[in-house]
Amino acid sequence: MIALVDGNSFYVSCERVFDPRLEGRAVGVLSNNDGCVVARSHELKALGVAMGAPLHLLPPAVRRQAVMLSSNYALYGDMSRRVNQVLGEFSPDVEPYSIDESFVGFSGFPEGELEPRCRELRDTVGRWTGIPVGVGLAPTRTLAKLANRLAKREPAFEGVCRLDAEGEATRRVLEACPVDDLWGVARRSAERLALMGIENAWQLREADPRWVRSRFSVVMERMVWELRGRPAIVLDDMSEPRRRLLVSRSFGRLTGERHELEAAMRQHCARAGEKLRRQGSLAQAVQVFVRTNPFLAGEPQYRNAAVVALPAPSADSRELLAAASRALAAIYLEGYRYQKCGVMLLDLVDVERRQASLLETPEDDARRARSQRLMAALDRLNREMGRDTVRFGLPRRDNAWKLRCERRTPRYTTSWDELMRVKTGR
DNA sequence: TCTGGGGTCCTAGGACCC
DNA sequence: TCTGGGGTCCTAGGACCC
Repeated sequence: MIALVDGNSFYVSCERVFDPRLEGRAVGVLSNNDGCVVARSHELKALGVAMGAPLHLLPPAVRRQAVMLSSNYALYGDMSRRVNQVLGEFSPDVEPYSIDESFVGFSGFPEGELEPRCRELRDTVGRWTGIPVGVGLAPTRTLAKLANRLAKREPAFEGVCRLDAEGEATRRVLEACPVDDLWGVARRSAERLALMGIENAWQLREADPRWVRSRFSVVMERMVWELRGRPAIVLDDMSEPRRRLLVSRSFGRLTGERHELEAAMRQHCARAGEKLRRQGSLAQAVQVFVRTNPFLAGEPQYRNAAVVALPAPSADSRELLAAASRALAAIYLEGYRYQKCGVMLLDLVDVERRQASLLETPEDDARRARSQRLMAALDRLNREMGRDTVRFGLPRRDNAWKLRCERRTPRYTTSWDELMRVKTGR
């Protein structure tokens, strides 16, 4: 059996731990740039605010009542780590799946103890971290996801719901579950399934797996097995290094200026380089993309991307930057108001498994060693003295790409400075 | 004035090889 | 009238997740 443990309105719950005045109020947390609502307290949901709703399109009445906060990822990431630490007290097999949910494996535990154990787990997480969680217990991840939804939705479960593979109760639950409520089935697939008369999870479970595979894909076939209680989904190990890496931001305001796009690109490159070195990888190619604001229907639209291969796998920000500059030059056009720019590092390989070139000379080795020392020094300065202590190119005032985040709360658990400001009321 | 950011996996189809 | 058969590798794009 496997449990899915999921924080209720996770970002909102993190904020409430440190500001109890938010308790009982309609609270939302916004995406970067204060653009969309990405987390909602249940009071905010009750006001009819949808996930992903743009802030500026919310009805004025809602905006007056609700507390809207900028996102504070340093805080949420740290709280997430604490929750997982508690989960580790209950099973050696904890797989973080996202910032607010983890799978906890219970194979080998006596069947009868599982539900009480999950209740104790839930209580302990709540007591030790302040975060309320829901627990779904089932033989497969797909069923555990479903059980988790029930645990949160039906008060009678008191936050913990077990769903077995067989039995009348399971059948009733699956019949009441539209296919697009399943983990991994969204609008497109649901539409196609509906055309074939499959509208709820029970109908999908009863379909012939081979037929499903031939009409859809191996992904949908796995869904059938999972619904029948046979595990078919393996998660990739979150501790493995990423295979690609993206840094992108929307601009605080639109801009057509080439130098502003270049400044943003440099910033993203530097950040991407840091992430790359932190996970011990080298990139073999760099992609840059730009686009206008697709929501402005009346404006001329443009989006494009270019990839530039690096001469050799590298984690040197200067080399990433040189490649990214060429990519940007290849796609930049005058006459558009750009909304977003991003840098993606591709074909990442482990630094330890770097393939040496036949043409390498001792000078190449020496140059690589110097590059590594320089980047290590750069990362340390920026880590210890604060972001952007050392940077590429000159900063400008009033950057278009500067983020709006006007309502961020203090980083209570990771910044002494900000915590002290709370205490002294400054 | 104003609509996020960061990932993964799978498939189809083209290029290429013998 | 008529132009093989079987592979691999790569990429772009779709779909999905949180």
